[in-house]
Amino acid sequence: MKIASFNINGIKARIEALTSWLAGADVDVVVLQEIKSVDEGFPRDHFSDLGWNVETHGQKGFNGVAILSRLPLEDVSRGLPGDDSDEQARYIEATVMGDQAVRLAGLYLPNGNPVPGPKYDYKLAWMERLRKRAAELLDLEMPVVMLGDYNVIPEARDAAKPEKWVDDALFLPQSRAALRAIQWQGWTDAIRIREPWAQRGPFTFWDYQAGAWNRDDGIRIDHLLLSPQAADLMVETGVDRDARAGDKPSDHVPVWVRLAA
DNA sequence: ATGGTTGACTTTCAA
Repeated sequence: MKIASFNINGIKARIEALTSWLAGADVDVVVLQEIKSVDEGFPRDHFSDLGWNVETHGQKGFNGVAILSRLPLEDVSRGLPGDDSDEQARYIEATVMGDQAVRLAGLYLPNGNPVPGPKYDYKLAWMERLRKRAAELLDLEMPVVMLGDYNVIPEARDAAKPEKWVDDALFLPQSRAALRAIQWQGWTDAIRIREPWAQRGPFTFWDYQAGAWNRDDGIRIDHLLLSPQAADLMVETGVDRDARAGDKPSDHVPVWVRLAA
């Protein structure tokens, strides 16, 4: 089972680039972030006609997550538990029915800028809710993949120019500590362990501004965290960097893992 | 220090 995450930065603007990537990526299931669409505005028929099961959790204008799957999805749940007053659409879970059942949590973690301020407070509160949900997912003792746009640069080597990010919500010590607190529950960072000795990168996001892509001025903020039962099934992982060079690209590229499931 | 770009949606915010 090949599982991917892709922040598409607007489904309406990205329908062609996403469709083209899906045609060549050989993925069984992909979680999407920043669909920037309400559920009714998502081009569901376009993807279901191509053989995808479609589950969305959208909102008007911003945020929004979705799952496209060639395999059946069961027990879909929308929204991150822990705050009934939170109306931002950033989290969706489902169980993918492959040779083995795999629980997926697709997430779009708050950006948190500017710092300080209510947006950063919201980011840290959201991460604490995610930590609690992640512990529950580990208690399932089944293959779980928690993946998406985490909006956190884990380490200095995950940025081309870490000095640019020292005051940014994506790289502040509190943000990185909150991510580590989740990882240390027992999650495996699939992209990092592919080349644990890497001095720099791989990157998953390049800003549209200031020629960041052409200068390879990127950061790694899209992550796949695997429960121990999922990590035991991992056979391959990667970053589809070429997607950033296509026509009308998103500012993020897909990240993926293949499980023997 | 500033600026640079894109998307959704109206004119400005979010990233």
